[in-house]
Amino acid sequence: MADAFMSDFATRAIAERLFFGYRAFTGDADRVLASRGLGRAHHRALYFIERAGSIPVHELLATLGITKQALTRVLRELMDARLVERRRDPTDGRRGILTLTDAGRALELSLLHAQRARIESALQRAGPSGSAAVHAFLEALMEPDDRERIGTTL
Amino acid sequence: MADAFMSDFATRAIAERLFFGYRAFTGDADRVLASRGLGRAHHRALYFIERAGSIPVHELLATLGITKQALTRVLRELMDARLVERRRDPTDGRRGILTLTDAGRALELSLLHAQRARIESALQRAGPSGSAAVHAFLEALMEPDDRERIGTTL
DNA sequence: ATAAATGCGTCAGCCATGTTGACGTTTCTA
DNA sequence: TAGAAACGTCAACATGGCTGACGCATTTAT
Repeated sequence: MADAFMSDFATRAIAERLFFGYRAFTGDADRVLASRGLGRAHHRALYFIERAGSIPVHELLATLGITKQALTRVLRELMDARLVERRRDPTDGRRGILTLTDAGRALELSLLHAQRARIESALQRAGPSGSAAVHAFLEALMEPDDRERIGTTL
Repeated sequence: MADAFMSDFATRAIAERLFFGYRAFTGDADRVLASRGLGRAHHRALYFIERAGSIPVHELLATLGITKQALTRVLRELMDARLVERRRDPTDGRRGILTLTDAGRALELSLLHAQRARIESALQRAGPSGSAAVHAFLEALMEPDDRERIGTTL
C-alpha cells in the first residue's frame, strides 16, 4: 500500500516552526552583520570559506547555489574589507582559492557565537536523545547533493 | 557555575543543517510559485491567512514582521489574482480583514502539499520519539513572541 | 461636536540580493 | 596552436525588503 500522507495539520506544525525558527536563527547574525555594514550573503560566504579552511571558487558557488555574478559582488566587498583573500590554485592557474584573513576568521566566529546560545538552548529543550533526532531530521530535509557538503555529527 | 557553551563544531553542525534544510524546504514551494508568477512573499501571506481562516491586516503584519508597504504590494498582487479578498472589520471600519478565495485556498494547499513529502520523510528519519524533539527544538529556536502565533502539536 | 489619534492604502525612492546575457583574459588541454 | 575552461566584470533587470511622506476614513477622547 502506498504511503498515506501526513495530515495538513501536522505539515503546518512543522512548516511554521521552520519559518519562525529559521528567522530567529538568522536574525541573531543579521544584527551583528548590520553593525558592520554587511548582509546575510556575506555571512554565508564567510561561513563556508571558514568551514573549508580554504575553498575553490567553483565549490563555493556550488555550495551557495548562486551565480558567479552574485558571488563576485559579495567577494569583492569582503576582499575590500580585508576579510577574504583570493589566490590562485598552483595546480591550475585558472582557478581561484579563497581563504579568510585573521579579521575574517574573527568576524565569522563572532557571527557563529551570536547564534550559539539560541542553538544550544533549543537543543537542550530537545533533550539528550532529541539532539540526534534533530540532526537526522534536518539532514533528511536537505537536498541529497547538499548532504555531501556537511560534516558528520559524531 | 555558568553554562559552558557548546563547541563551535557542534554549533556549525546545526547551523549548516538549518541552512541547507530550510533552503530545500522553501525550494519545493518556490517551484510551484514560479509557475504561477508568484514569489515566496506571496506564499507566506497565503499561508498565514489560510491558517487563521481570516486575519486582520495588522496581525498579518506582526506575524510576517514586514512593513505595511511591503505587505501592500504583495496583497495587491494576490487580490488582482483573485486569491485574496479584503473586507472591513464590522466592529472597526478602519481595520481590514483578509480571507482567501476558493482559488487562494486551493493554491495554498497545493503549496503545502509540495512541501509535505519532504517533511514527512524527514520526520520519519527522526523516528517516532524524535518528532517531539524536532517540534521542541524548532519552538525553542523561535522568538518568544512568535511562539504565540503557532498551533500546539499535541 | 469637534479635535486628535488610529489604521490603513499609496506614492516615491532606495537598498540588498538574486537573475541573464555578453565579453575579455588567462590558463590548461587536446 | 586552436579550443575549451574558469574566471572576473559590466550592464540591465526582478524580487522583496526599507523609510518617509501624504491622504482618507473612522474611531476615540475632550
